[in-house]
This record gives sequence, C-alpha cells and structure tokens, in this order.
Amino acid sequence: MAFDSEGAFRDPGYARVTLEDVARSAGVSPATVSRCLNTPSLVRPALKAKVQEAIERLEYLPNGAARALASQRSRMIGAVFPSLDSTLFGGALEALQGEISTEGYTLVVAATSYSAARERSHVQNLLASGIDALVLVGAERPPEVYRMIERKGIPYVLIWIDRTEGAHPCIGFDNHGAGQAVARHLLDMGHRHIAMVSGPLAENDRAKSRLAGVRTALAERGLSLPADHLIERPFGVAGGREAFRLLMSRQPRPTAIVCGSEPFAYGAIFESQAMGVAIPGEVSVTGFDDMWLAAQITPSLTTVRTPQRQMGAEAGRYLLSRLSGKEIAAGRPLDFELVVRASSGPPPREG
Amino acid sequence: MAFDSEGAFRDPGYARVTLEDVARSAGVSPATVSRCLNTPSLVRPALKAKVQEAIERLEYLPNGAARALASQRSRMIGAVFPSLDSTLFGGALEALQGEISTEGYTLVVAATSYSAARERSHVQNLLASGIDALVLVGAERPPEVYRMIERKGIPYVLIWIDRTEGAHPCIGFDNHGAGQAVARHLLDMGHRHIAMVSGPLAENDRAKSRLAGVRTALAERGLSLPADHLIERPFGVAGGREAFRLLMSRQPRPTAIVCGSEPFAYGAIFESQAMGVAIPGEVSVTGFDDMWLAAQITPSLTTVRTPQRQMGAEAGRYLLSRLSGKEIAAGRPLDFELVVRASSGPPPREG
DNA sequence: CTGTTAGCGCGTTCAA
DNA sequence: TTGAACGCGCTAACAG
Repeated sequence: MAFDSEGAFRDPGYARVTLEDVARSAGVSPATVSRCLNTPSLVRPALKAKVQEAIERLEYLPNGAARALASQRSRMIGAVFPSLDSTLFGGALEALQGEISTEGYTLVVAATSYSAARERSHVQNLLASGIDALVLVGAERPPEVYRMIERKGIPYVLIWIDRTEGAHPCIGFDNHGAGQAVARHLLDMGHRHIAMVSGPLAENDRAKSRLAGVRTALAERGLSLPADHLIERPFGVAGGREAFRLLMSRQPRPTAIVCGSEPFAYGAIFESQAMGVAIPGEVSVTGFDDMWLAAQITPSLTTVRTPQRQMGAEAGRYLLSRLSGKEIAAGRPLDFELVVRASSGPPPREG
Repeated sequence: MAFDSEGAFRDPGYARVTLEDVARSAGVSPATVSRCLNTPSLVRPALKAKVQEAIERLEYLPNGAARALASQRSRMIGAVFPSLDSTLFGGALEALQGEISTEGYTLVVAATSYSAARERSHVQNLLASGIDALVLVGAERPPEVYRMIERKGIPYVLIWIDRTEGAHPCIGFDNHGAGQAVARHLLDMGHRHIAMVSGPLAENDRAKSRLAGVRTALAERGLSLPADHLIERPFGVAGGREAFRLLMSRQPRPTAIVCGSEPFAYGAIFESQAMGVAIPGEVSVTGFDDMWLAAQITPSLTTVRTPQRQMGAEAGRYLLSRLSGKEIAAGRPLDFELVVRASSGPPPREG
C-alpha cells in the first residue's frame, strides 16, 4: 500500500493511465481520443478502432474529476431522502438509480432522518460535489436551500408531492386527495368517529397534506377531527401500537383509524390482536402506501397505493431530459389508488 | 434557463464564484483560502476570519471536480448493493452513509439486482467517477473486477461475509455458522426431516454459505438434505409461499423449514395460514435477518439476527481509517444471534 | 504562517 | 476529419 508523508492513503500512481497515454499508444492526438469517448461520430472508423484497441490494452479508465472540470458536468445526480432504510423510499431510490444509469449517470445519496438541518447540509455537500441535478422529497424547506440550488443553476425536482406554492417542478401524487379518499371511504361506510395517526408534522408537507385531506373529507360531512383523535408519533410500527392503544381509550372511541403511514397500520393491527379488539368489527384501520405486507397481513389492509417506484423513475427521466436540453413539462400528478381490503368495514352498531 | 448551442442544459456561469474570487475579496492569496478550507490550523485566526467572511458573503461553494483533480481525492465513497429496495440493505446503506458523511464524504450507490454483469459495469463506472473507496457485498465475482479495483489502487471492503479465499478485507458475519446454528436448533428439538428455502445460489456466496452451514449441521447428526427438500426461489414473500406449498407435498414431509432469507419465512407463515397448517405444531419455520416483522408476526419468528446496520457503519469506519492512513485490521467477524421465538418447536409425534 | 508557481487530466476551441 | 493550445478551479510543493 502507498501512503504519503502524512500517512494518508494515496494512489501510488503506478500505472496510472491517462488519455495521453492512450493517444500516444494509438498514435493519435489526445483530442482524437477524447472525441472517441464523447463524440465518436466525428472520428474516422479506422482511427476509432485503433483508439479502442489502445484503451482496452492499457485498461484505460477516464478520470471523472478531470472530465467534470473540463466539461463542467460531473455526470452525477444527487438525491436526498428522509431515509434510506425503508421499502418506502427504497423503491424510488432503486428506480431512480436504474433510470439515470442508463445514460451513464451515477447516483449520489444522503439521508436526512427527517431533519431539515441535515437536509440543508447534505444539499450543500452534494452541490459542492458537483452534481448535475438534484432530487428532493417534498417542498417544505428553508428558502435558502432553494437559493443554493438555483445559484448553482442545476435542474432539480421535488418528488412525493404534486404541486408547490413556489412553482418548483415536482413529480408525485396528490397527498391531500389521497387522505381525502381514504376518509371518504370510511365516511361512506357510515363512520362518524374517525381518528388519525400521523408521522411528525413539522417540516413534513406530505404528512400535513394527508391530514388536511382527512379534515377536508370530514368537513364535507359536517364533521371534524377532535384534538384527542389525532396522534402524532415517529414513523414505525411501535408508534402505531401505542397510538392504537391510546385511541381505544378515547371517549367517544373512534370506529375508524386512518394511518398516515403504513407501518402505523401494521402496529395497530398487531396491537389489536394483543388487546383482543376486532378489526374491522370494532374498529376499521387503513394504511398508506400499499407496501408488500398490506395484502398478506390478517386482516388484509385497506390502503392507498402510491406510485413509489414510478416517482423515482420519472424523476430520473425528467432530469435526464432537462440535462439533455429538453424543456420538458413536469407533467400531471401521478395516480394513487384506494385499495379496499379486509381491514375496513362499517362501524359497529351503536349500543 | 441556459442552454448551449446543442440545447444541453448548462450552468450559465453567472455569478459562479471561485476560490480566486474569495481570495481577491478577502485580500489574501488563493493558497490561503485553500488552507482555510483544508488545513485551517495552519492559518492565522485573523486571516481565517476574513476569509470566512468573504466565503459567506459571496456564498462560495468549492468545486468538487477541481478539488478532486488537484488533490487526487474525490471525497466520494462508492457502494454497490444487490438491491436498494429493501430494509435488508437499507439499514446498512443508511449507516454507511451516516458514518462517512461525518468526515465530509459523500456516498455514490448503485444496485445490481443480483446480477454479476451489472455489478461489473457499476464498479467500472464508479471507479471512473473517481471514488476514493468502495464497498461491495459478498466476495464472489469475476477476478477482473478485483483487478480493476486494485489497478485503481483504492481501498475497498466486502461486507456481509466474514472471510474470503482471496484475503480481501471484509466486514460481516459467519453465514455458514449462522445456517449451522439454525439447523442445530431444529435438530436439537428433534427434527429429522429438515428442508431449506434459498435465494438464487448462483453468484451469491452468502446464500451458498448458509446452505452449506445447514448441510454441515445435518451431517453432524448423520443426516442430509434430500434434493427435493431444497427449494430455490427469487427473494421475496411470493417465493416463500410457493416453496411452503411445495414442501408440504413432499414425502416424507419436512417437519422444519429453514428459510435463507426472511421474506421466505413470512411467505411460509402466510401460506400456512391459507392452507391450515399449524406452525410450529405441524412444521417449524425459521427466518434469517430478524427484520422488524419477525417479532410482530403470528407466530413470531425464530430467526438469526444479523448485524446489518453494524456492517454498514463498520465498513464506513474501516474505509475512513484506510483513507486517513491507518492500517487498520478488518477485524473479527461480527456476531450473529439465534433468536428463538414461537415459530419453531419440536416436531409432531410420528403417526 | 503566507504567497508564488505548477500542474492535476481532460474537453474544447481554433486552425489546418 | 484531425491536432495544438488553452484553461476548467483547485491543491501542493517551494520559497520567503
């Protein structure tokens, strides 16, 4: 291994092959090699072959930093997600990476753990790393973050939402409408005492929109969400269990629980089994996202299917288009779908 | 927006602030600004303050490509995982990213979907992108991939395994031992007809080791794994359901099923409910990884807890050490833990 | 402790 | 269609 004077690991530089080496070895100029790499159509086939041969023989690998510096494009796209440790964003992440890698782009990621401060610092780091484009989740963040991005002048897109006040490009679905749809479904079955379990609302516009959607649906029927029927918990099964237990002790006891994130619903179902509360006999429960477990769990979960992978893929496509100069419209909101399964039913008959 | 002659998106360059601008504005030389960024201890506080002020006033953001080119280090670490869409690798990914970001490193990721060819091409791309270090999962891959990495001369580490034939540095647990431990647990309870559900074995040394571990445990008791008691399926719940159904029709019918990946076990449990087969009364089922559902599902799942996040975090720490010149040993294998829950019990009494 | 000087490896003019 | 020359923005010697 090679270390410099301070002991830091350093490429020995042995056998470091540059574009010049390739050029010399192929008997052409560096410019020609560069063209073979970037605009092969401008090079005569005979030369191209010789260059290709030299590249392979020398096992030449372009130097990304040098390319980026000279061309002002790094071929990297950044993404900052609330979490990487979840099937939720995992699908979108994978779809995004798959999409951009087809054009030779590389994905740089960071996770915020739902902290705006951490998001800010990651965005700054990524911008400094030289990313050509950026994907963020949701719209709610300090304006300075948007300023940094716009100052850099790179295209970006917000996912998981369908519109913003500031007219930022976004690719996602209507969270408000989805919350509304679930609540309407319950109302239509006769529920009048509906509760909601939400993730932390601060700095999370998706969670806020879903809650607002539920409230809108209730208001349509002249109902409202009592303060003690809204439980805010950190995302996860544990929060769902707790919330379920709490809600079952409320007066009046809710006959339906809308979960703003699917693990809450799983937690509610598990806790109901522990408590001996029948779902949907005594209380209905709905989820949000339609993760793989929703269809398998007993009772199977009524939920909203959200276009997770699609958001990742379309965000990738959108940014690739922008990067190649197409002034593509960010498009209509993506569809969500109410999936009615066994966990929701009519409320129990009074008394 | 700004486009160049070919229509490709391009930074307008308006207001692009360079280190030189900062230097001029602060009345110092570029070198001093550079030192403030990289080795602040070498700069007199008075100057440091002036430079800092200029940086903030101009909203200067360093240019990663230029830094990387001049310093030969990109401050990026690459990771190639089989999948990003799973809690399995998600935890490790997040831990890895969190760890390296504390030192200002950025994480570049790619997913292979368990394809060796795709892994090769991603590794090549990442190497060309200029990553300073690399994380890969498992050891089994064409030698040329290792050659590319070694040619680049960057540190790397293999995770999810505890040793390799080729003496590559790795951070993980003993898959063979874990498979063996689960099988022994079942054997100790009296099972003699044990089956296994495995993910695709080709190009997956973790899966192979687990299977080998199970075989070793069986051999210790003079038993073996009949060919029709080994079911290979793509990872996922669906595979587990199928495998369970198949195995229940085998003669002799197995009294215990070792699942090499946890979703198989969930699938088996769901299918058992659909088929009316009692777990563990008629057949025991074990998982692998101890994901969050394992403790919640009914019956709760006997499984092996694997150090997923720890592998990500330790891989990050290991690489950071290497990058800062410490010749750290990759260390002992990490611990796994057999977690016995309700899904395993003694075999049913014969006839 | 600070400034001066040379590149890092490549893309991209421009002229041939 | 190809080559020569320049510079992208920064770090790392070296000298002071």
